[in-house]
Amino acid sequence: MIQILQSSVLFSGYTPEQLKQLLPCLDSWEKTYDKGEYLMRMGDRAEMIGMVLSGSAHVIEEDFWGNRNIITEIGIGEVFAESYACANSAPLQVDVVTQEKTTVLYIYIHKLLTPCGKACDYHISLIRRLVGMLAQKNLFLNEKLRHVTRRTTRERILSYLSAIAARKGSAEFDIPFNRQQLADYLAVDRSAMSSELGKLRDEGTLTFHKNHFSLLQ
Amino acid sequence: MIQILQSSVLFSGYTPEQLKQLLPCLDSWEKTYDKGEYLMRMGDRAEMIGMVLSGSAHVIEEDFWGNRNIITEIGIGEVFAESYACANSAPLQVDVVTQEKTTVLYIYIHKLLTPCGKACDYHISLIRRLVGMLAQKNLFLNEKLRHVTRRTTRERILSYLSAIAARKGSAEFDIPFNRQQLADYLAVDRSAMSSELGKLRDEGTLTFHKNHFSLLQ
DNA sequence: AAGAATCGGTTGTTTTTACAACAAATGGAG
DNA sequence: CTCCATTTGTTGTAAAAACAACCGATTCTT
Repeated sequence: MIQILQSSVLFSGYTPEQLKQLLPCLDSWEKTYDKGEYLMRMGDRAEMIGMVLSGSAHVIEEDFWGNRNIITEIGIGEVFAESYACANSAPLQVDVVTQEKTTVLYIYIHKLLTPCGKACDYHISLIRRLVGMLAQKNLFLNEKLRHVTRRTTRERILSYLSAIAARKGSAEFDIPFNRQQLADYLAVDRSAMSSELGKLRDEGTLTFHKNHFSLLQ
Repeated sequence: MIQILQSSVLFSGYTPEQLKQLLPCLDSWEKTYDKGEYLMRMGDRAEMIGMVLSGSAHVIEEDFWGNRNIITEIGIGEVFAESYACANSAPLQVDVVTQEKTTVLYIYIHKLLTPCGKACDYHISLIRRLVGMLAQKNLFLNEKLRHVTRRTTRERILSYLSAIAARKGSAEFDIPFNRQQLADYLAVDRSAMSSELGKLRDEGTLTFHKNHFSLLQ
């Protein structure tokens, strides 16, 4: 388990000794579930965050008419319900369901956010880590939202490429997606996006080869 | 200034005495700007968060070809750059520009996230407040993203109304938007949305009167 | 009450997208 | 190299959205 924690974003960088010191003061506990069990249900008020130690789970949304929609997959070392738990236990708008036999480590958010003042100096740095994760996710969502709220495929493409160029500080750069992944990220049709890219190339707005793009003018 | 702080999300609930105890250990400082001045620039690494005490500012994105886009307005008592500052001073992807003569209170995020252990017990609760704000924003962005990534106007409407119904725990509810605001939120054309609502009504999926909606079946 | 402004619904036209089907290019695996 | 699977580009068609213009209803102001 220590190894899994070390490979997770929340606990990476701590030594096994530090983790052994840290874990008891978080009031954490483990539980193992069978396939298809609910870890949390819509309407629940999460007072703890969960980390998958083995197996995997899906975060699922079900609408008024019963249509299901998988929002994310939670893999090993990944965390769920942290936004709900940190937002004063706001009621969950989603369900969390195991996809296979799965072990989960639960950590009381109240304990995590209360420095104990004892030997565990690492507590403060853990809080910073959590804050960093929330903020990072915030930036990620914010950026994606900026692209996706554009009205046309063309605008979404240009918004995305522009942002990458700004980040890299260069008009020439590689993107971390293939075409299908980019289309999914921008919430557009792949073929429509591909043909739009062709038009932009023909108009002299940009050039590209595979994942390498150059913005022109 | 104390009054403004008390009306802000970050500092509401503290008494003037508590605020006077709290502020010094945050290393905060004020600065006043003229209209059109840059508070922060793209690429900056924010080590502090800003709160507008008077006036207002715009968060602006400028793309590779120079097209400007206002992302948000920051009003009195509202905070900016908190996600960047909390994400280990990630470089800003936006500019922040005053819209008028504006006074800003800056708070070093490092100080805010380091409980001083002295008389100020309120420090811990302030960290919790910040965590709560980040988490809340996270949930908000997450939800909006879920609606906006639907491909059609119809799907976006149903996704949104379904979420509100789930939150209110009833198939009948009021929404906090007028038509134009809802269209903006869902990133669709108002008239197209209006006509789609008409079709949904005719098909018996829902009924509505002004801001009051009922989902059927 | 009259006039102005705002809001919401409707309709027709143009633009854009989704979808489907297919071809070309690419990249491994044997 | 050849075969096979995957990725990417292209095209035509049907569906959907954006846009613009307009009208009626409501609200606000004076």
